[in-house]
Amino acid sequence: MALRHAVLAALLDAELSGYQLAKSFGMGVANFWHALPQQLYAELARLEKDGLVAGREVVQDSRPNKRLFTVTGAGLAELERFTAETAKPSFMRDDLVVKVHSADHVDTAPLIAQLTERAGFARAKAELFTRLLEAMRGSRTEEEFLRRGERVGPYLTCLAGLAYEQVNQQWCERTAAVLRERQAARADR
Amino acid sequence: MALRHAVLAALLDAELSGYQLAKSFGMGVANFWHALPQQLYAELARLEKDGLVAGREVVQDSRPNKRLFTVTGAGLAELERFTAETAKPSFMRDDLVVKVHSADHVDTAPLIAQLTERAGFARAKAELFTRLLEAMRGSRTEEEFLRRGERVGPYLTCLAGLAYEQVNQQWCERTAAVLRERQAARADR
DNA sequence: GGCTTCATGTAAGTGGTTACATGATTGG
DNA sequence: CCAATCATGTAACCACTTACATGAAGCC
Repeated sequence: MALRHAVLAALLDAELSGYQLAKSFGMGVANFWHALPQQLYAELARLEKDGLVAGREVVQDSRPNKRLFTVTGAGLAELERFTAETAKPSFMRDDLVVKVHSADHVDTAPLIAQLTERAGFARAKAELFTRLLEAMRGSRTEEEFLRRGERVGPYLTCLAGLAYEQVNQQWCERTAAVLRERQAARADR
Repeated sequence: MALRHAVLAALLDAELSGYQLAKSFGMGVANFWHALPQQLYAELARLEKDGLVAGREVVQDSRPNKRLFTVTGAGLAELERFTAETAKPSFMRDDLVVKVHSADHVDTAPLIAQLTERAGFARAKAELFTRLLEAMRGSRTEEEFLRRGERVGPYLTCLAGLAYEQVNQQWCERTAAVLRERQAARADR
């Protein structure tokens, strides 16, 4: 039950619809959790039923109507409770890493391609995060913003996303380079 | 269906029992995937039924008997197929990051404690990985080993684990420091 | 006239976690 | 003598993914 809290945390900064949440969580700004639209609609329904969020219908013309959600008092209390609870360790689970583990026993050409592609995605995400951070801190320096800004939570999670994507990119590039070099050396013999 | 391939990849280097696999995957050397013992026993049964691994009974006295597993030809072919298949993106999903996102709205004391604890674990894991890498490359330099070593897959995945734990540690420490400082500043007013 | 965006879901399936069960041996 | 290690599982539950469904408006 962690998606619940991710949704609550996302709704702290803005009143959003399921569709808008889906965009953040699906990719793009999803710097702290990932989820598909179906999951979000289902979770919002459950949260509303439990009184942790409140939805209000917004009528639009030339667009389908939508429901915007806000965190209730009970919702904030639930987040508070969750945050205090001891965190379970998080684990790395990545197909690509499994593939690299068996690199010496299989054809490396498609692996190199996947590593290169992944490096590109990571780089794009890192750039996006860099811009988001700039937007959040405005004219202030990072130090200054983190000391006196009113809302640093999203900034700190964005820093986590940035660091994560940067090492991801570096590792993918280096691994691809190593495998390429070994492939070339094999071809020589 | 990714645990399958993680198990196959782990069995490339050694003939292991479910129990031994469980130790690697549960923590410690689990530098490339995480799984609980129950999952592994179930997965090994499925893999054997499908002919991707072969088990042999080893009778022991003064210890319960065990079954050691090896990858079959079909298993290797399956790994080959899996490695060539285009990889899906991997996503960050971490309770602690969700908690930090809502840091401005909740009591930060327990959060700081969790971040500090997590930093400690990350540091311990990073040190373990450093030692594993040294053991794998022996007297060679990293450059040299990656160029001419016979088995670099596990080395590369261990490098991924090391980088991951290092940024994890740094982020946790910095985030804890930021939250501590803000807590102190609030107490002053 | 067809593709993307807005907007919201249902249903079936797979994969992972939590809880529980058993039993012998070694080490402090 | 009590805890940890070796060794293997079953059962129930929860979370996430894949596939499918619907419909109007705007954009090239």
